[in-house]
Amino acid sequence: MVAFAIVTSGIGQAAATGSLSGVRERTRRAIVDTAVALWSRDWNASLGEVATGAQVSRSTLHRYFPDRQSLVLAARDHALLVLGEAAGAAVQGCASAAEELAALLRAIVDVGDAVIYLYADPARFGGSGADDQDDSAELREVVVRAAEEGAIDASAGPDWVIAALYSIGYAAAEAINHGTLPRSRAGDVAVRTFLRGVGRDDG
Amino acid sequence: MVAFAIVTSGIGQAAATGSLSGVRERTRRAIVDTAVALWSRDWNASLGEVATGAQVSRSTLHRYFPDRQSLVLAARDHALLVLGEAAGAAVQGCASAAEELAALLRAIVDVGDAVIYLYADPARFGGSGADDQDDSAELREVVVRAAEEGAIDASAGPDWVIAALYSIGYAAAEAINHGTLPRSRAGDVAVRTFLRGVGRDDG
DNA sequence: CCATCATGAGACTTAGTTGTTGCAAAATAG
DNA sequence: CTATTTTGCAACAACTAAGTCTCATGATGG
Repeated sequence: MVAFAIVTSGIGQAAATGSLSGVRERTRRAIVDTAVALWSRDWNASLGEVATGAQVSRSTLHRYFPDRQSLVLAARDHALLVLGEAAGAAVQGCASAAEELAALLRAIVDVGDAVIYLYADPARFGGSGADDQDDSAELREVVVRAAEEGAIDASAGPDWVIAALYSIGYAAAEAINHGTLPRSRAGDVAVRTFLRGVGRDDG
Repeated sequence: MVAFAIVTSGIGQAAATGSLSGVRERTRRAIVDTAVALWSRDWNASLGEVATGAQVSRSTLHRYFPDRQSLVLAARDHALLVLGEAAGAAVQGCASAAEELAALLRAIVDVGDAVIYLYADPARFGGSGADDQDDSAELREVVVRAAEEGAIDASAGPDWVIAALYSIGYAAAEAINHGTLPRSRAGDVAVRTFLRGVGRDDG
């Protein structure tokens, strides 16, 4: 589990989706959506299984994504976009950094599949994970601000707060998948556990 | 991430290791140890890589474990044993259920590789994960007891407390691996985050 | 020293995934 | 309806990993 990423995003993904339209756009989305949903639960699923899940032939899949890695990265971009949009919408109108963190955690829980796909194993995307570190800078800022506000205890370092945020959100998303936590309560439960867990002693 | 397992264990693993001795026992251990350590970081590592890591030829590996699955399960048993021993030793002399939970969390952090291997993806072990559910009954008992003692808030259900326990321990273990959290502090940080996170409001 | 055990090396088969190609059928737009 | 786009199907080669087998070498114990 690596650091979080892309809090408020404006990913320039138009080049990848803008040039397509109508049928092709829908087909592409179906494949990418299936890839995220399937690979978040079983990373070893083959391209054939992804194609089947997207109700598309393997040939068609290869027309859109020449090799496996291109689909892996497209799915990553899409997951980042979904997460970024959810996070961006969530932090709107937050009065404090602590509220922002809570809203971000709710967003993480809401788009669980994307989060699981993104962070179950960063090594999937080949690189050193440098992007993640860059993108998480914003999140670290929010954490530092929340600490300055006195809302949380960052004595263990902001990285631990971020790890806890991600970890608890991830656990809640999985609990939803496993049916041990109703989706309607997951957000509240996760936020409570997180805010108290990293809160200050006098909280 | 599925429920936790094997808190205090007496796994009957003698049949698997007892009949071997000397050289064979050492070779077997080297293979299993390497498998846990390697697969906890890269589940897609091939048997050849495991063999190389254990400084053994692939032929030898296949002599001990005819097929991949047998090694996967042997590694799982060993990881459970390691975790169970650490947990069993940790809970000795605990005065309360809350202390037991804290001790268990420290044990989880200590044997991080085993925990990561066991719980990164339960689907690795094929089955429905029924064993986990059986084994986690003891842990659930401790959680319920801690709730009765008033030490924690189990209003979200014991499963969530267990998920949080595991999740935070897992995050701490990974933070150690990533170097963002010194091993010497990881236990304290994890315990604090957990106990406050699931604690009662008046805690 | 000798018999046995454990290992390493290599060749081999099998199976599954990936990536490519050609062609026909279906859907779509005009 | 017709032309174009999009798709499905099937066959193919390339590659990797898994699993099996044989033979030679090295270590171990009596």
